[in-house]
Amino acid sequence: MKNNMKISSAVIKRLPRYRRYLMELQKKNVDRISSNELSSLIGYTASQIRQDLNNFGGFGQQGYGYNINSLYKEISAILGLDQEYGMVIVGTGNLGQAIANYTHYYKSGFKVCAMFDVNPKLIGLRINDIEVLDYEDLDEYLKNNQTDIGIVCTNMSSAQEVVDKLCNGGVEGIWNFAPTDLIVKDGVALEDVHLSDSLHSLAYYINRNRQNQD
Amino acid sequence: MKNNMKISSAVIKRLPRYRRYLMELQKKNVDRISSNELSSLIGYTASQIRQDLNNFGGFGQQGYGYNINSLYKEISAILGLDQEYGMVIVGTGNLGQAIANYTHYYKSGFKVCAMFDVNPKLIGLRINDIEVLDYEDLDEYLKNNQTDIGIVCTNMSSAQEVVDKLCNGGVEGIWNFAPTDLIVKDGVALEDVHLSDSLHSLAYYINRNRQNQD
DNA sequence: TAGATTGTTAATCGATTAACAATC
DNA sequence: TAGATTGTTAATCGATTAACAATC
Repeated sequence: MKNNMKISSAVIKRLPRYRRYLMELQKKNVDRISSNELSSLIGYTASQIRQDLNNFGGFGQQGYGYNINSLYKEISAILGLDQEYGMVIVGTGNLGQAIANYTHYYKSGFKVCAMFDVNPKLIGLRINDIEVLDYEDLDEYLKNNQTDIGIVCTNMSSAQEVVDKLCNGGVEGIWNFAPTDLIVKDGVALEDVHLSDSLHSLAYYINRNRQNQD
Repeated sequence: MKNNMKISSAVIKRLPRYRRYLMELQKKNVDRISSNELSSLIGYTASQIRQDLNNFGGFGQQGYGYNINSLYKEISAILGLDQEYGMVIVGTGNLGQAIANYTHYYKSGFKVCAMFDVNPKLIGLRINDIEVLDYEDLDEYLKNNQTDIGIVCTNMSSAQEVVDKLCNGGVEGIWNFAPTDLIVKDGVALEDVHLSDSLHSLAYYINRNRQNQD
């Protein structure tokens, strides 16, 4: 990072998207791009692109633009994607299993090391060769296995208790799929995926469009 | 809506969250709340709460605050949750199945009417009594069955083609889980759930916290 | 009526866009 | 060198917060 000024979350939310477009460009063997060209692909203004990137360093070169390979690597490093993360999933219903499979196949740096549930029907099940363990044993597991990320796929009512256990067990980040707002220990990162909220905003825009047609 | 000024998407994204908190308050049989009390629960400033709500109408009463039941109903109506939505899911892998189950159990107004896949192993499968149909038959299905929302749970490379079919088939909204940015027909609402981007921002914050510890 | 709290206007803050000098 | 394009400062725009008159 260029300086130690706090980067706004609006900028951070755009970084993974930059990275996706750079990955596509890499696949197409493009080796350089100007902020203007990138702008017309990604839809942010050229000015915003330059501002965003300059929060982290001067990755471009006047008269040339940005080298795609090196910019891709820089953004990956900024996001911490040059590292590995050990994860546990708590709640092994359909969504928990889907997340397990998804990360297994698509997210190589993020490894699900254990899964937990309270349901005896699920305990003992194997998903991508990871056994579902008894939720009772979560504390013990975290004591013995350094874990970076806890993924919460439980229902609303258990989520906070699960998060407390995960935080006390030393995780550094929570990826929350439970439809509720959670309190995490100081220094633990929290990222919510509120599917319900997302569907509800979609409904809003559908309705607005309907009303505009009248 | 109070007037026909465009409501900013920042406001819209907060509405489902207001609704969640109001639902909780209803469960606790609280019947009124001031913007100040709500502020301390939900974490937005009282001023912001009043501003947000006044985009849609004067739902409160001076000296009293907001009636929880009626505000809940108002917000639900604004979001279009007093209506029913017919949906199809395209891509019936783990994630597609999880979304089908999730909406089936938790989202009563949103009904999955059909699911589609190209994989012969999945075609014919029943999920919550909905049969998985051949993707080949999607156009035909949409012609004969009015569908409000298309849910895209395919991989990146098929997603745009699927969206085109859905848009041409007359859906009004796309709920996209494929890790790519999509182009929708004019007047069709698009809501993305980019799991990958979400996990990547989580990684950023984990790393930032690590670096701050040094 | 007095107290409480909204609805709304004005002030502030932050994020985006524009402009241009620096420089490859 | 001339042309292109960045990095960065300044201007604008929009969103959040503060303040307070209106009113229940």
